[in-house]
Amino acid sequence: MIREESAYEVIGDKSNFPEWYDQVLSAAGIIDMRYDMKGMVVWLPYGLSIMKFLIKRWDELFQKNGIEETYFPLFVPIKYCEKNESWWNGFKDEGYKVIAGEGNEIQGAIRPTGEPAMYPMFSMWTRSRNDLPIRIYETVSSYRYETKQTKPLIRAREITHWFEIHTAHATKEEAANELELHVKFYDEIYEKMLALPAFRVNKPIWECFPGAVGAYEYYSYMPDGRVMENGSANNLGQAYAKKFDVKYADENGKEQYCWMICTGNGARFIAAAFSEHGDKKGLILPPYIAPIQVVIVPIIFKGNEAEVYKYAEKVKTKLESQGIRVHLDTRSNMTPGKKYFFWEVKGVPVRLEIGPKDVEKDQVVVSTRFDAKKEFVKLDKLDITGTLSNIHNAMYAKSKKRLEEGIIFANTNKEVVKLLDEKKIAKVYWCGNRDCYDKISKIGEGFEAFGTSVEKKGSGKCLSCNKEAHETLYIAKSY
RNA sequence: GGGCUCGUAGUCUAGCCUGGUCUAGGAUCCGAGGUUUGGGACCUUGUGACCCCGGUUCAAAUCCGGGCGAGCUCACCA
Repeated sequence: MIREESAYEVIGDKSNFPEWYDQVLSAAGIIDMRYDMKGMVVWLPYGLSIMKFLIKRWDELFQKNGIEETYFPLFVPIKYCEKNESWWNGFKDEGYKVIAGEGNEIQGAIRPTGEPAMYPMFSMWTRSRNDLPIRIYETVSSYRYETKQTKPLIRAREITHWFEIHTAHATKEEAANELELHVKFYDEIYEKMLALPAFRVNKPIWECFPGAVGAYEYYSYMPDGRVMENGSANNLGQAYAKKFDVKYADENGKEQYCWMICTGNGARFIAAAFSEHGDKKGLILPPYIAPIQVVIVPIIFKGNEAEVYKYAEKVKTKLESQGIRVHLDTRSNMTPGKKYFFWEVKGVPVRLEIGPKDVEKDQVVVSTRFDAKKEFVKLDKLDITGTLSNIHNAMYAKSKKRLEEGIIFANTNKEVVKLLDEKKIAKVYWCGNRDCYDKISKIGEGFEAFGTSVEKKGSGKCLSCNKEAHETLYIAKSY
């Protein structure tokens, strides 16, 4: 009894989210955050394999759609950075520099983001319309000297496992279509892999890169009621093409600037999935990114080891032949109960318990992490593929419901304050005017208007100026 | 950058206020041996810690100053 309480103490529940988050990441073996460099952590095998499942998925998605993987150097020439002067001026101090050689001279910057490395090359590659479109991506780490608080996988100095797609097109229309394709990528990753709702907003034009046409941003609704930016897709227009000289000769021999799109995100995907689905016992992994989808825990008694193991192996082989990722836990120095806890912290979706009684009856005990249900199933009736699919759907439905119930319409400032106090996201009418946007952001401390709904818009009165409004704006505290 | 809180084994912690049997206690983890296994088993045994520098004092884990580091929070930013 005492032990059980202390076990819950170890993880705690999500009401103290920052503490829960750190503890779960450690307890589940995702990362080791004791590495003595602020904003950088060690990825442990289990955590890395989850990340790699997601990366494999986006590799498939992008490549199936004709976007090719590339790799650009970690070091970026300073002169490349300076092509986008206003950005570099604001960013200089947050950029790591490479020094080497006798005089410790600055050799370049360490990639703070892909653009300054990639776009000068785009400029060399695009000569005529025949060279377009360029559609490439890379999955790399980027580096920023964050001065404020860092948080593993969420805000780091080493931003690991970050994909960025960059494309260049001859026409504005083609670029717009590309952007919509990227939206489909995000939707698929969120809904099919992470079992999370794809919560996308339009960014107002003044929050986009100067000269850009527009941008989408995805958000995650975290357990503490804040929202976290979690994936952007930017329609850069010709803004970057003009800075980096990315142009081509059209059919009349006339030079034209390219229309460009960039889209990127990284480990925040899984940070959001961990945070949303996890509970006081630890992680609950969405089945399709779980490195181990089924763990088999044999219940061994003295004298019957051989037959139980034999049966467990048989079950394992059967499931593996169906393409399911199975692990048989044969450790002899742990009791079954301890193994249950061990795999529950790690969030393995399904556990099969197999003991002598089950061998006798040709059945297994199927225990699901998501809803903590247990049932006996005859081996020939065992349908783990179906179970995993059901779990995924239930997890998705649950997280979607939480988001939908978390977004509430507000008609007054007072209501906005009340909603955010209750850890909700407020939705209000907004006239489209920047002053009103800024005023709405200042309704309360730490509040932020973070974009407008992409869904069909009604009409009402702007929360700030009371004029006719057709846009709805979201407000929350943000990361 | 501002405000608040805090640094004791791998991890969590007791002790600190009120300095002295603290030779720093417990839990867990880890190593060895035995025994066991249907929800964190048990027994024997072993290893392991006061963030750094200075000050006060007969005496500092404890009080004071500084440094370094961490967490939370606000303003910013993916």
